[in-house]
Amino acid sequence: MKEPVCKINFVDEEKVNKVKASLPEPQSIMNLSETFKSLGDGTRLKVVFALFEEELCVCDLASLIGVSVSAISHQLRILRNNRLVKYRKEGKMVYYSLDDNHIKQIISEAQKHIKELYG
Amino acid sequence: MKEPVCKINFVDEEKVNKVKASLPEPQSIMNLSETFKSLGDGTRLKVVFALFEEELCVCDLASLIGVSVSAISHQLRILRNNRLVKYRKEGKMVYYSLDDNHIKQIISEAQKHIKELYG
DNA sequence: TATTCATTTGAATACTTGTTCAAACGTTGG
DNA sequence: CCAACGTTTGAACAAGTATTCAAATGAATA
Repeated sequence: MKEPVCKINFVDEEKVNKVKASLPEPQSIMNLSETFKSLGDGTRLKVVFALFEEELCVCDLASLIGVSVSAISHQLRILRNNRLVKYRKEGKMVYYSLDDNHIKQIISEAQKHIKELYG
Repeated sequence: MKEPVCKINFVDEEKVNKVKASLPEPQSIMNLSETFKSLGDGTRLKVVFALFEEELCVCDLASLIGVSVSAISHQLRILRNNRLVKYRKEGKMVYYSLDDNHIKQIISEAQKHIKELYG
């Protein structure tokens, strides 16, 4: 065997199995990680913060965040797919807003974490 | 001008500036997005869930998650850098545990979001 | 109907990221 | 000291991602 795999407590099989059994379903892990991935990008986070304030059209979002309309539109698709934002059409305009009230709390908890790290 | 930039409400300058001013500092956005990025990966999320249960050595983590020791070690470095986990050395063994009590709540909020989406 | 314009889309590009492999490190026990 | 072993590290590769550009879509209007 190439990797002796922890002889000291020789992969405490019982412990490992117990913890393994406690892990959420693969599907659940995937959904969660997708959600976090959505928030794990500066541009998308800015969109979310902007939408905390008010409903905004694609064009205004692009303008205030400082990237191209196309770039924002691509990112909005990701946020849409993960149901972090919803939209409303009004003529040619498309207005985006937050889809879910948990987002504020997810971010709020993350901010507490950050604050503890950097003061 | 190639992109007429929303003539309908011609980039409501006031609104855009107000919202722009409300955005967190770039540094703050970066810290937050790094935190979410850390959680935005299946392997790392599994590590975190495993450590919800108990302190574990690298080898046991690798075993129960089902990836190589090296892969886990690389991921642990990322979690360490973002202070999501801490470690304790005991001889050759290194035991990892959660560094921060907010993590549980961040994930808990995200789970509520997921639940609302997929029932 | 033709044009304008806000938005979306797809392909292309540069960049980032996760895993693997081999090698190194540091600690323990012979 | 030497060998064994848990862990870390660095380079290499494949896979994924953000942005850009050009083109397409669809609604308003002239």
